[in-house]
Amino acid sequence: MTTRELLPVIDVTACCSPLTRDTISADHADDLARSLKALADPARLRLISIVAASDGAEACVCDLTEPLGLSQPTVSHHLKVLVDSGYLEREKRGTWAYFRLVPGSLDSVAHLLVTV
Amino acid sequence: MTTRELLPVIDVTACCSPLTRDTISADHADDLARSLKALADPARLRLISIVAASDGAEACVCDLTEPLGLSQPTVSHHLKVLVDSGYLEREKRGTWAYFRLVPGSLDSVAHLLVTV
DNA sequence: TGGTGACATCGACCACTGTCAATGCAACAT
DNA sequence: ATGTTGCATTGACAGTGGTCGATGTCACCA
Repeated sequence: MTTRELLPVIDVTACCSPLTRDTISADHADDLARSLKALADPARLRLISIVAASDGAEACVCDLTEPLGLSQPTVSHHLKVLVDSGYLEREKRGTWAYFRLVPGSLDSVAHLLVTV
Repeated sequence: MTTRELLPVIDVTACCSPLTRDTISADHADDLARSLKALADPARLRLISIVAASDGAEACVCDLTEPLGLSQPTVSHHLKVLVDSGYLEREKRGTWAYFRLVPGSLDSVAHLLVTV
């Protein structure tokens, strides 16, 4: 066979497989990593869960400090991270600050995940 | 109305809304946070993307070092994190180590996310 | 006006993480 | 046997992140 001499050449480059579709861009990877990093903390996941399960789908800090077993400054810090990342929204009513889930925020990051 | 005297009591506790459904457990939050933390890195997201886009849906380290612009030990470290977290599987064939996506791993964590 | 309660911010500490150079190891070629 | 190549591991370093006490700020009440 005349193709016999070509095969070794192909074998040498066998470790490097070509790409069959586009990959995620570096900027897109940075953004998605930032969004995921905001969720990748047990305290913040529990905060989201408690807010979502609360009556009226909203809760204030006083509702959240005790079940988490963390100090008030720490809970405030986590809530700020979640608000800055777009997962929660904050509304101040009188003395209390109420937090609500931003609709669709979890679904959108979950959808981005499966298309990586 | 005889219920008039009860209302102020209700108002005093107005900041504390009751829960309408179960919240995520602390252990479950820990597990999910660990899974998300493994994904919450730009380099690891790009690794997953490149592996998924590679011919045969697998790639070796030599395919991954150059496009990421990171050193070989760093890429190996990230790949180990992804394997330990169940997103990639590693198969050694001769000199090369091939990495493949674990089917359904991304979908399952995405599904867990929207049910928090 | 002074006091109190709810929340945010600051400063500091400690643990963790991403990164790389150096090294180790195993498979292959010569 | 010796060298080479692909990859993993180690050790060290700098940067980041979670936590809390102390403090600041604002709304409300007496």
